[in-house]
Order: sequence, then C-alpha cells, then structure tokens
Amino acid sequence: MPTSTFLNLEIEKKARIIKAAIDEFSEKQYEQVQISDIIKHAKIPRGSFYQYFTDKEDLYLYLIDIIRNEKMKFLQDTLSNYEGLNFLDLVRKLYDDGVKFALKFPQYVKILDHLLKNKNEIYDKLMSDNIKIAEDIYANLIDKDKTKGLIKEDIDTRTFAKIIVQLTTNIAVEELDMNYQDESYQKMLERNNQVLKIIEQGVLKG
Amino acid sequence: MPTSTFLNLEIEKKARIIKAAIDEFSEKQYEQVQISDIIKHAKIPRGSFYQYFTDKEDLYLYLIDIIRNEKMKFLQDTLSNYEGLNFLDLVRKLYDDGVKFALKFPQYVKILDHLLKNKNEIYDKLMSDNIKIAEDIYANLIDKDKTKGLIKEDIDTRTFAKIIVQLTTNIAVEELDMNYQDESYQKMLERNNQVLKIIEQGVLKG
DNA sequence: AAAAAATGTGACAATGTTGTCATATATAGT
DNA sequence: ACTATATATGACAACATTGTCACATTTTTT
Repeated sequence: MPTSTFLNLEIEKKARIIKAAIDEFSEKQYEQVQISDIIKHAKIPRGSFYQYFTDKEDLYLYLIDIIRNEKMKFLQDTLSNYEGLNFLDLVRKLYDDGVKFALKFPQYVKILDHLLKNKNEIYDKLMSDNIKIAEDIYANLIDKDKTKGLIKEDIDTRTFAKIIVQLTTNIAVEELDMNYQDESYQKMLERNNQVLKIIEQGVLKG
Repeated sequence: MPTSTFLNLEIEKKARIIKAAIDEFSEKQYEQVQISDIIKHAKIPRGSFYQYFTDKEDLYLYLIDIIRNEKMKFLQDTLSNYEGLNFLDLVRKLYDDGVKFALKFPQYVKILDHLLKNKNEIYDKLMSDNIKIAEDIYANLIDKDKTKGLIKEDIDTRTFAKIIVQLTTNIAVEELDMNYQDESYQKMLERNNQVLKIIEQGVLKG
C-alpha cells in the first residue's frame, strides 16, 4: 500500500504519478518496467518515489487494486442480477461488460493482460486463486443448468468451465487500438457470439 | 547462429552448454534469463560464450531451432498422412502427438510455452506468422469439411479455427511434472477428448 | 516567530550485468 | 622445430538500476 503521504498528495501530482505508472505497466511486462522510467515521466525525484511506495511491487499492487475496483463497477449490475439467467447467457453478458470495459479503459486491460500472460510470483499472489474461484463458480452454475435439463449431463463440468475461462479471459487485446471504438465493439461482440454458438450447438452437422 | 567453433566443440562440452541454456530458458522468461547464469552452470568462461554466440538472442534462436526440429519429427507421421482425415480427427491426432512430445521433452514445452505467453520482440520474430499460418491451414480444412457436409455451414470458419488454435496451443504445462508420466498422459488425452466433444456436439440439450 | 514535524531532493554507494580485449594456450601446417 | 591460426580465458570498462541518507524546504503547531 502507498503511504499516507502519497494518498494526501495534491490531486494533480498524484494523477501524474499514477498515469506514468499506468503508461509503463500497460506497455511492458512487470519485470521490464523500471522505476527510473516512471519517475522520469512523472517528473518526481527518486527520493519522493520511495517516500510514497516501498518498491515497484507496492506500486503495482496499488494499480491492480484501482483497476479491479473499476472493473467491479462494470460487472456489478450483471453480477447482482444473475439469478434468472442460465449459464451461457450470463457468460454472454459478462463478456459484453468486459468488452465495454476494455474499450473504455484499454490500458487497464493491457495491464491485466500482461498479468495473465506473465506467470510470475506476482501472478501467483494475485491471479491463480482467482481463476480457480472463477472456475468453481462456473462449475456450480453449469451443474445447476444440468439439473434444469439445459445442458447435456455427459459433458464434463470442469472441462467446460475451463474452456469458458480460457476463451473469455483472452479478450482480443490487439483490437484495443483506439480509433474505431464502435467498430471494435461490434466486432468483438460478434466474435463472442460465434464462439458461444459453437459451444452451444457444436460444429458437426446432423 | 552459433559459430563453427561452437559446432565443432567436443560433444560433452557442447551438451553441457545446451543443457545449461535449456535449464535456464525453461525456468525463466526470456528477459529474465542471464548469460551470467548460463556460463556459471555450463562452467565455461565468459569469453568463451561470446566466442560461440553473438549474444543471448543468438543462443535462444539456436535452442528454438533444436526444439522445432525435434517437434517436427513427432508430427511428421501425422502430417504426411492427413489426407484421409477430417479436420477434427486431425486435431485429435496432432494434440495426441503434442502430449507425447510434452511428456518426453517437458523442458522444451516449457520453453515454447514461455515464448507463447511472453509477447515480446522475439515472439514477433518467431511466432506471430506461424500462428497466422496455422489458422489459415485450419480454415482451409474446415471449409473442405463444410463442402463435404461434415461441418455446419453457418459456423464462422475463422472463429472456429481460432478456437482450435487457442485451445490446443495451451497444453497444460502444469501437468508436466515428471513422475506420473503415464497418468498425466491419460489425463491430458481425456481432457482433450472432452474439449473436442464439446466442440463437436455443443453443450445444449435437445 | 520559533520549534517541531512532515515532506522533498538528488548525489551516491552498492550491486549486478554485458560485451571486449589483451594475453595465454593449443592445434595445424610447413 | 617454427610459424600461423584457432581457441580459451578472466579481468575490466562501461553501463544501468536500485534503495538510502544527509540535508533542504515547506507546513503545522505552540
């Protein structure tokens, strides 16, 4: 956690530091990010940085916290009204929320993407549990749909849950290049629908 | 490429160097690997390293080359007899080959896995084309199966190809921990069958 | 307005890594 | 045996990054 000194900083300065950090961590993998670059871009002296944060990890965890809170806001609605939905419609909605989030905060998504693709100590600290938890929740919902007669009983629940996690966590980061916001949104949704269609009905004819 | 000096090295020394490099690159991401560590483990002086290789990248590309050749040997049979097979059976076979390869050379697979998950300059140099090519080949085979009446025409070919690439390139590296070789093999094959079953027939009932 | 507390600052030591180079040693050619 | 060529070696310069610390400046308290 940052020190209270940092938290009480004038808003402009604080924002400058956070921006510099977001810029760095969204462009590079964790290990490649250097404190030197961050302080250079934030235009603060070296000593100040260490007055605000213990080290790089401290700053990073703080950023992740910001990002997660922001993402939670996006998912809140869907998550609190999921009762009536069957599993795959919930997935569809969550993905839709995810796409909107990605287009609003592309840098945040890049940071999460790096975290996801860079299996290091930090990943273990932050993500591996989460993914297991997500899988568990999905597995539960899948089983419910099975008893409701919506999903074939002979599908392996765990495998199904894993496929969904795998296919939905990898939002196509390549498409996050500003500009064609609306076009990207349509494209990403369309891709998602196609994926879900395959999962729902399979590809084999007859 | 390594110098001829390296290639002509006594076999024992050459093997020692390659082993040290494989050990490092299978444990760490490219950027995290340090020449200092490699020469320490290979027990060669610093100067020698630079007599054999230009730099870290040179060594790495050489390793990837070795790994690819080894992998090609594994896939050769399947790839040269794919004519009679429909797309998904080919995928099944390739995945089976992949699992066998992974169990025989777990370190190689870890290195490829790092390459896949660490989207850096080297990745661009080596992989991004390959993945596009794989997608193209798959797309072709899918279209063929569509005209044969095996696969539903209203499935988006590109999306389908991407799903297969996505699901098959991520062999579960976690399971590569020696010991229970045979058990792992059965488990991984079973998982693959489950995945393909979902892709083939979908999860929805009725 | 003086003292105390909080914050800001940048030079610097400590550490670590890379690639080079002068020199030593071994091998091959005549 | 002598020379030329190839290979081996490790000290070292160059560079880069991190975290600290003594001192400066600002803000708050009395």
